[in-house]
Amino acid sequence: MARRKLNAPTSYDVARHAGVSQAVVSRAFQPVAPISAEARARVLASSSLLGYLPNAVARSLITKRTGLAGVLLTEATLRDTPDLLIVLAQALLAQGFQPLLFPCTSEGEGGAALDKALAFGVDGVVSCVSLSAPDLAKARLRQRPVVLFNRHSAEPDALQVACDHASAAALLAGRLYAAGHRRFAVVTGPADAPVSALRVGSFLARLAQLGVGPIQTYEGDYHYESGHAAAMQLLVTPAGQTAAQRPEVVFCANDAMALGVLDAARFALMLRVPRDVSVVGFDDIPSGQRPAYLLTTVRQPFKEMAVTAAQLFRDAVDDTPVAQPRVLAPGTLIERGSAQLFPDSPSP
Amino acid sequence: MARRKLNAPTSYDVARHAGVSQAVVSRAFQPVAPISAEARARVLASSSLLGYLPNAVARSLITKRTGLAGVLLTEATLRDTPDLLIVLAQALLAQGFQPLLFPCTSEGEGGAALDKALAFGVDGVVSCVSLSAPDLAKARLRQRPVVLFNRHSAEPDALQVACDHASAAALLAGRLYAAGHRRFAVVTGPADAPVSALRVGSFLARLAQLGVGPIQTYEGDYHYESGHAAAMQLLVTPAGQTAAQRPEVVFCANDAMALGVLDAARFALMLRVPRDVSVVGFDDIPSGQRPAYLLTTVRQPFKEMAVTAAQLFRDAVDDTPVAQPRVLAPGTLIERGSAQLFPDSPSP
DNA sequence: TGGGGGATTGAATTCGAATACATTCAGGCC
DNA sequence: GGCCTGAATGTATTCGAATTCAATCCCCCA
Repeated sequence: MARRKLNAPTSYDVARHAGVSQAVVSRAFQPVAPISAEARARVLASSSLLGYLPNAVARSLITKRTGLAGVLLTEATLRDTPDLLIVLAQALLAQGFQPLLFPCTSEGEGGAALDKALAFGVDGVVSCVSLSAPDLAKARLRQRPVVLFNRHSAEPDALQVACDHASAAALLAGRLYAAGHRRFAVVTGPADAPVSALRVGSFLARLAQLGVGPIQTYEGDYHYESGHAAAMQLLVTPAGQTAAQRPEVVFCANDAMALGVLDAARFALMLRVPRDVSVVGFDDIPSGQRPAYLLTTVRQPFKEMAVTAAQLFRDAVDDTPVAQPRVLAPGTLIERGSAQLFPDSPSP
Repeated sequence: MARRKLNAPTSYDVARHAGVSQAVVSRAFQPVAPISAEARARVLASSSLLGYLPNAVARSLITKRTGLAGVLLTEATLRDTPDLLIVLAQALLAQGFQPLLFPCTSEGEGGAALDKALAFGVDGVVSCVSLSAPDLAKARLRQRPVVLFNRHSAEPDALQVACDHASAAALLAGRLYAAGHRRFAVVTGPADAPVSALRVGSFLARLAQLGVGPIQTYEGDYHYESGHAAAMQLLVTPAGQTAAQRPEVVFCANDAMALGVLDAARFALMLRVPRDVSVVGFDDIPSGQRPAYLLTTVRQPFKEMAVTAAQLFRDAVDDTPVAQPRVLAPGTLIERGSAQLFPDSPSP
């Protein structure tokens, strides 16, 4: 590797200019250190004059801290819920960590991304993708805490912050059933997406509990287009079949797909929503809130979850014992216009 | 700062285990280095056995490379065009750089973010926020290249990749005029947003050239809500005023606001789009493409721009001379349903 | 069989800041 | 005035991998 020379001034340059030792320069940049106010002022003056910035790399070598937080997330998460990254980044910054992004194409890349993050010397990782027990062990070996965000691990002391997808999905199923719906369809996320499994699994379990028969399922990929495709398959009324066979409710594992279902139902299949079919999503993304959609959905409290995750992260990095290593945030059912949650006419 | 001890194995541990010197361990991890295949194999075996990963911090101290690319962007950009971050991150990764995120609340925080990035030892910066000449000088002093993304600098050798906002906006203005429109309104971005200034400035300049009189302007903040608010002010028809005074066209500095205008026009003001009013945006975000909106807009070729920016970045970091330090990518007018670009009836 | 030369190897040094430890200094007190 | 105390400073070392340079080693050919 070719050695590059840089003209960035070092602490020795500043020391010479300010007429002190290198140690004093170092101390001038720490909030609390044995140094006189006068010396600190001289050092800081020389520093800004020379354009000196402490070299974080050299500092990290000795302090064993980089101030970096590895953030692992799938591109689907990034695309569909950009707000999550925003609030997570803000929360980490507020705790003094710079987010280093490791985008993953699929859920299975978590291990590789974790390795990369560890090699970069991150102080810890916030993972919005699944990690295996061996992965977590690897991080533990290096004493790098991992906070799982909307992901689960069986490790007893794993740090995790998640939305209570299961309860919210079960509640939703109950509310839809209570409104008189009996014919359900479900659009899942990718097979390897744990969050989709939780939401859909709990939704179906509750319906089974209520005695609702076999339910059509379509495996989507979390994206709008797959929701659209799902609707075109689930909601068409083939010749010789009556509308009475059509699902009354389509539950989608996330909002992006629910919007696809909505558009397909309205603009391609000419169905009235929620009169002909109810559509429900999960996440509460901004587009669903707008008058063009008014999607009924379950809101994940991303902001609170992110703040909690960042606090857990900081405590773990600081070796502060954490009171509650696992936090479950409740999802909130948001009733807009895309679903009949109460019967408005007796079922046919 | 308390010193933390870590049990991560070092190159010396591996060297001892493999029965070689530390130098050989180091060489085993470089793609091309004077080392026998046999020695490399032994080192790699010992490494994986001990769970050794080269310490990137120590490596960076001597190589002067961190493999980090600072990415500066505003939260508005992140929220409204998350795809940009995705393609930019992918492009940087493809060039071997890990994106380190510096979210900025406002356009004015660019300088501070750059300082932070430099202190972290990034190999360079891709900035989607404005940077002043002194900021750029600071980066140059440290030999850290800066690629401006959709931002401009007068520095003759500045690296920049941008969409040709001005040409596209002028073209759009011409097409709208040719369609017979004479009453225009504009929703701008925040006053300090250079991209908004380019788009709006060029749009208005072209209209002025065509002799179109004074044009109503509303200063938005790039967000959906401000587009909605803008429409409520620009498009209401107060008592005693006829619809003939209402703008025929609302041009928005970005798509997010255009969607707000669309929703307000349709659902709050009960206007038909594009019959009563044409709405045009800029960016081509995914929601605008959907049947619920079908927004006429100008597409920025983010993917190509990101790839170009990442190549410029890599070349600059490697000190490879770049053929074309300034790249202007053309914007494409995408005609969907939200604007009348051709007269469908003689103007009243 | 004795070199010559390319391929490997290892010892020592380097990067830049933080810190343990030794030293100096000023002030207060007896 | 001498001594003690605490603050401030300086010196020397440390972190871990990359690299320089001198020292081997091995193979091949004369």
